[in-house]
Amino acid sequence: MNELDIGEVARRAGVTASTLRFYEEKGLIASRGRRGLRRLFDAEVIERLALIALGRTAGFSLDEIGRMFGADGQPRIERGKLSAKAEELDRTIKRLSALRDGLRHAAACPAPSHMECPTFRRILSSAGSGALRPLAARKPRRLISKGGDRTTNGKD
Amino acid sequence: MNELDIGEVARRAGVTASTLRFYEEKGLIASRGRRGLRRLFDAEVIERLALIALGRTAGFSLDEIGRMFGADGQPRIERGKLSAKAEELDRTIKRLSALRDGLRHAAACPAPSHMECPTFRRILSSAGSGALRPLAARKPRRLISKGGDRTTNGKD
DNA sequence: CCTTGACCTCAAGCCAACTTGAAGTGGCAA
DNA sequence: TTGCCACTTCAAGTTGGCTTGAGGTCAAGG
Repeated sequence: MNELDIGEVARRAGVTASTLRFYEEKGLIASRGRRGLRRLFDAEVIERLALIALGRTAGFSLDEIGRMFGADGQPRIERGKLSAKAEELDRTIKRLSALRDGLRHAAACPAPSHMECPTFRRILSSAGSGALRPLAARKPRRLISKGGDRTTNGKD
Repeated sequence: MNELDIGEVARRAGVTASTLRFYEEKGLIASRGRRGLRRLFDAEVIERLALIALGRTAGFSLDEIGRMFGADGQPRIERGKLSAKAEELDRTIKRLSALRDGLRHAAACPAPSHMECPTFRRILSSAGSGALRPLAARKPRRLISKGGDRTTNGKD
């Protein structure tokens, strides 16, 4: 059977049902139809959701991702955009690497207080000047609510 | 003169005055006192702001950062926390690197549509499984409002 | 027949980290 | 002395990406 109900999709894609409804509302995914009230998705949606996850991971907003699919559903991702993102990502990676090294140093640093450690101060100034935007400290998605849509990933 | 008014601090630290008031309210920074209504900061606050920026960059929330300063103002950053963050950062970097390579490949890939490219599909599945949280796509701070607190960085 | 439970809708809520707006104050140069 | 305008306060708004809640529908199993 190629028709998945929302719970099944949720389970397979690792998102909640409400997220799926939200994505549908935003036009990021579509259901093949309904059986009664219930949405039926076909299995391709899983792939699409992976694509969406990929886009999110790369730092695209949902709106941007939405614009990347043609009306037909084909992912019409412009290659230029991809490489632009790749380069942006590369810059981010470089900064993060420097930061990681700095943190490691500071963690191992023998100076009594971090402020007395020259390396730490150096990171400090580069962090100040660098326009690196914070990594999202998104709240770690709740895995379980009490009733109803328990179609969450997690213990299932 | 060691006493900076809020505008000066804002300019030097590259944040808006409202951000500084907000940070003060949250207890992340403190002003040395007031001249009339106006806050006076001493120059050390710049360093502190750099520290805050560093923390943000590393993915700490403002609350977490707040907890890192002792009541005295000394940055009591636990080294364990630093290295934990460093390792977290390292994992993020690894994922981002894979993603970057994937994007580069997809950009250069000769397959007619991305979905037909095996490499792309591979990235897709790893992005799906990986719990990499999206990089913040924070809105690119507005540099200028019309009046009042124009103490923003930017054209200055 | 009745309950259960997975689904449905729609509106509202949440979170962090700020920003914006309205209305007021006061330091300082001319 | 005057007037400018950078400052002040406080409350409310914004953004993105969902989540939560109330109240409802429906198919299947006991």
